[in-house]
Amino acid sequence: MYSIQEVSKKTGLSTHTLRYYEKEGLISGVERTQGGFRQYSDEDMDALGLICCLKNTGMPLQEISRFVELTRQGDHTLQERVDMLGAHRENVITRMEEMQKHLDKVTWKLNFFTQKLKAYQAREAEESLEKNA
Amino acid sequence: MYSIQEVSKKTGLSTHTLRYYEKEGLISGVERTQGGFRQYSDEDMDALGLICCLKNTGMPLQEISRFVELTRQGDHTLQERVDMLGAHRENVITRMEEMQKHLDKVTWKLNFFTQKLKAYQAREAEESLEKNA
DNA sequence: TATTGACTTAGAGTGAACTTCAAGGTTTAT
DNA sequence: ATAAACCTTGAAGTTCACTCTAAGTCAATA
Repeated sequence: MYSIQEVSKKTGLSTHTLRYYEKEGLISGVERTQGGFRQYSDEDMDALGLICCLKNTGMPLQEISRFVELTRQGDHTLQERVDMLGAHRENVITRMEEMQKHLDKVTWKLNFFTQKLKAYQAREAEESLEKNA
Repeated sequence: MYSIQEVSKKTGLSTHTLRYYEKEGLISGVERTQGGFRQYSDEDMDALGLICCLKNTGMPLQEISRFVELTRQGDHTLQERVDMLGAHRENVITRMEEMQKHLDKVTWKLNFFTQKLKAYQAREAEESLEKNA
């Protein structure tokens, strides 16, 4: 069992964010101490792991919340969950391919500017020489 | 020369967004007709191309705006521009690698759920058989 | 037992990137 | 010449994902 502080350190999410995620239905059924403090189980940590993966691949929190709710409902939602993950996976792949294309253009531009910079520096050096002649 | 409508179609950005980008300093010096309508030149289109690449690889608009301002200032800002693009490029590569890792985990989870679904469907079929027996 | 520090809640505030609105001016086709 | 379609501006509104505040509660320690 982990305190919210420990979970924050392990996941990199702030304690604020962890409470916010709970409020938004991304995590559910977190146990409490008598005093009302959150106690995260290993299953909660696992769930958080998947949540972070989905979030970091660009799934909106609403959709993650939907996924978590389906999980809670049990095995008869397996088909829908498989569909969701499959569709998300395809989206991510497409986005990454597009990202790569855009990155290639950025790289091209970077090379172009690097060349231009070299020419500029050469011109500057020449001018400096002329001045000192 | 292109009207804002044509540029919108070519770039996929809404006319609203194009005006917004101008206001935020992402595009500058767009010509106008006597009536005050925007007229985008081929150079404007080129600039928009790079802007979209930077945006689509996750550079914040503020930073793009900074880059555009440096470009406007001339060749003595080449070094800084090269540095900016270089740093951005490294960031994108790192993010893409992380994204790939997260995607791998999603794929793994998808396979896991697909297996679980198969087992569930087999169990259901069996139960249906028993009922009809 | 008193104080320090971490925890609780509801709710307000933030920043990024749009998006919509209101009120009006311009172009073009009939 | 007049309607329809398109353009202009400034400003307000929206969505997402946090992030912070205030006022109070709980736990450990000197």
